[in-house]
Amino acid sequence: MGRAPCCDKASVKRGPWSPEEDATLKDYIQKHGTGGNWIALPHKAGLRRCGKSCRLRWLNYLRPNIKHGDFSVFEDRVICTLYASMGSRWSIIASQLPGRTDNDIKNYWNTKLKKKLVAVLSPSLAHHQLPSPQTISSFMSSSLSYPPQQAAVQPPSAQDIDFANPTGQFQVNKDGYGSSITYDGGSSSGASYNVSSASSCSVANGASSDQSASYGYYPYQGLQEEKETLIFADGRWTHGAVVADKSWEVNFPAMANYGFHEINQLNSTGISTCSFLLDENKVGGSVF
DNA sequence: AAGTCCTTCAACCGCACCTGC
DNA sequence: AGCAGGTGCGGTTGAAGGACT
Repeated sequence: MGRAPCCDKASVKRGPWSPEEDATLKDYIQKHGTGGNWIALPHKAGLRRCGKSCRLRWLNYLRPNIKHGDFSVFEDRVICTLYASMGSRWSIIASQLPGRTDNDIKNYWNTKLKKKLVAVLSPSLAHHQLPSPQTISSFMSSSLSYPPQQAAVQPPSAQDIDFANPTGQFQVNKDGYGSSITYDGGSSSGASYNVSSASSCSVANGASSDQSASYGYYPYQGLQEEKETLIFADGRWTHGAVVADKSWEVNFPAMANYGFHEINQLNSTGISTCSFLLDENKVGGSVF
């Protein structure tokens, strides 16, 4: 005997969601949360839907900050890199692309990205053969040069960044292969500092050593456009109207495989420390 | 203009895993 | 330890719309 179905299929509605159903579900979750029980949620919300259907609709379409539309070249690379290393673990891949859902990425891979790769790899593949994760892995490491080659990075001098003036801007310029980070200390310093080919930037901002909060920022976490700006002002980092919080912290497993640059700043009354990590834990330069 | 084929993607299905009892 | 219910995940389906003939 198989297990009982999660809901009575005869009494629940199936198929596409209407705008009214969307509004009902969204309104209910925003007011009451999910309550940790998706099965009971549709009854409480007054929806004739299966709990699993509600969960899927919320996670894939209705929840805030969902990103729809074209995938960037950078996202392509993240997907290909992770697919090459772990296969079709869509939920894990999605966790590295904020705003994207596993369903989105799975659909994108199956309908577009896989074909793109087949086209690029076609000389080395038999007719209509799909690339294996191993093939993609080999391709990514040999041909695409991901991550970008490390550029020679000179550590900034104390004159480059005005640490006493917490109004500087870091501009992250995405190029599809990684990012460059430009720091503009503002008019008081009149200086700017450029880190070419950096692939990540993180900021630690603590009022005191035991209360410090760490904010990780990576190019694929929130940055959608070719050029966007992180601004530090009034003791906090913002990206557009969004104020940085702990959710910006990212643990990107693939990053551990590559050298990367990191800007790390500690703020007490003002920013006091800046260090660049050039290759995993190797500190390339620091200013105090 | 009409019919057919192709592509996309929201939604469903079934299974594995997790958790509480 | 074993069971049952809930959740999460990956594979698959099918409706809708666009492209092609």
